[in-house]
Amino acid sequence: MTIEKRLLTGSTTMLVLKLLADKDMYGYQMIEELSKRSDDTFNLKAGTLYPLLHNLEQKGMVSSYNDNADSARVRKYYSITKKGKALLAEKRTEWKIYSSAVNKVLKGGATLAETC
Amino acid sequence: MTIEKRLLTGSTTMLVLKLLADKDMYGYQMIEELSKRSDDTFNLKAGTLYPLLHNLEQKGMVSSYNDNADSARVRKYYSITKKGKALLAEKRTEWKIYSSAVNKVLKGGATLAETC
DNA sequence: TTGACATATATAGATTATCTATATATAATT
DNA sequence: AATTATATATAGATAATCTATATATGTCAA
Repeated sequence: MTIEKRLLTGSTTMLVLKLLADKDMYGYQMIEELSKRSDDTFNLKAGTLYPLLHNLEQKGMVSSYNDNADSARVRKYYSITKKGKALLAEKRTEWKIYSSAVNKVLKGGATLAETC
Repeated sequence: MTIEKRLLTGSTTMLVLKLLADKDMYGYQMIEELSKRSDDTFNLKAGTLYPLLHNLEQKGMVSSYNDNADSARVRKYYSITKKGKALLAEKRTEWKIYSSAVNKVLKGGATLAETC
């Protein structure tokens, strides 16, 4: 089953920040890591990620540096900042509130027996 | 805390269909009911709902009828169709997959102790 | 009874997060 | 040498939401 793309809107920033909270990564790596960690549910596109990273860097949520220690090729690594960590914490709270509200609506109503 | 609006994208259809799966409702009522059931987390705007309802009706997911039994005023009630119920079931599955994938990403990573 | 406010539906246009498509370049593989 | 995978980047399209606006009716208080 293919997950409707629009369902992801708004949570991509949170997921990307979370990846960087675990360790520094380069863009391409984030795409693969996100796919792997979500059992292939999320397939973030390069055209989504790179502009997002540029935007986060511009806002001071992440910083970047070039490095070729892990490869013959120079890659652009991103690192989460203190400000970025604070944003991540905020987004996590939002997600918790949002998802529990959705579950509450889905669970509620007249025909409770049917829906559970 | 205000939930980032974008986070809702893609789940509004599911939530509206779920409301109608419980009982027939008119538009304004759905806005209030959704707000109530979600502890005021969701504040669906009329400008979002009415075009969405028209679209769902045009696709045969809901049907509508005018009625003034509950009020001095004639209201436009919506009813979910068989096709709409099938769509709702699909959206619920999508939501389950999506939300558990998000939670998996949020939980995973190197610094597990910190994030839990 | 008049004015204000809540109820109720509707549409146009703006916003924005995502996508697709395209471009460029390097490393690895065949 | 050619092809494929890796890696980053940007422009333009798409679509779900919002805001703003319009219109009309019912209710309640002054």
